[in-house]
Amino acid sequence: MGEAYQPRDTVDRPGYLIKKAQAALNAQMTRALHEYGVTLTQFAVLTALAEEPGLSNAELARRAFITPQSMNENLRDLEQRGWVVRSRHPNHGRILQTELTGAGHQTLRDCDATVTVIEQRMLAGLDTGERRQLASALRACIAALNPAGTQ
Amino acid sequence: MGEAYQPRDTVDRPGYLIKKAQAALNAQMTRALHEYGVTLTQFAVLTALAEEPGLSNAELARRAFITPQSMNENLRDLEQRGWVVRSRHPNHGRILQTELTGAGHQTLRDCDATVTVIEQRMLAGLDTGERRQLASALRACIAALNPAGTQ
DNA sequence: CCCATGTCAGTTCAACTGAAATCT
DNA sequence: CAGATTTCAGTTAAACTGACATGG
Repeated sequence: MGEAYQPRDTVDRPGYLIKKAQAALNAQMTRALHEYGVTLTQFAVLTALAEEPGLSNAELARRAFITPQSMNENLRDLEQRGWVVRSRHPNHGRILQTELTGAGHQTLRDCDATVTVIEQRMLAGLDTGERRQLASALRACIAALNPAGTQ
Repeated sequence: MGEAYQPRDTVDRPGYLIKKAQAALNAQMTRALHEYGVTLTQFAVLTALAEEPGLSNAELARRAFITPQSMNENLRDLEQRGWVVRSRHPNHGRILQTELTGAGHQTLRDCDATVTVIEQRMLAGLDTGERRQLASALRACIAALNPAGTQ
């Protein structure tokens, strides 16, 4: 019973390929962003704030799938560097709205350029149609893994 | 200077899609493997040992891209649970060869079945050709990101 | 009263670096 | 002595849970 079980070859598993691609991408982005003293999570926060200024700490935490406490640390760090400012919500005395400063926009621009270079290098071997198919397949995987409604 | 920079929409970035797919997959696998008290790294180790019995700690560490110290902790844990045994290499007094026990094979079989179910759910929306294309595209991404020779 | 938000504090997990002993 | 392997020890990074004050 249970002797010499042979699972599928690791290198053929889709989970392994996704993990390895993400690990390589993550490592390169982390290293590149380190130049600017920005973590991947903080880069995501800066990007979210550029797309939608005025988000609260709680809302940013939900979008990044981390706790408000963890996000709070990230925001405090970003605030100390002068990249974001937090101000009271006009109609809600507890909520702190977060916005990018001019320096924050500039840092985001620098980080975004760096990240885009890495993404382009990753996709260098794929033509336009293949890139679209990859994105489409990944979206299907994400949807299938996440319980309906969780997005 | 540096005002109101608008990066590409987050949801359209390939890096974001890969990260999100991996995060969802990782979360589900971690939760499922937790039932057996196995981490993802340890599952990878069990799989590697089934494919190639007798690997050393140092070799396993290289394959998992972690330090020998970290891998050592994982192996000690697996050893205490009775899933692997370590024995001196016949021609090299320092190297400890690691092999799965019967219980280790059984645990791997259980974990593998669980992981396979999750992978199949993830791929449910893709036909055979699309799955092949996804794997092929991911392999291209991995190769493009890793400096030649690093695999 | 209940719920959401923000935040201080301590904890956990899984990696890491440093250092040393053993072996080829 | 150089290089590889194993392993003890302390450290780090970035999340976590607990607890609490405040606002709607």
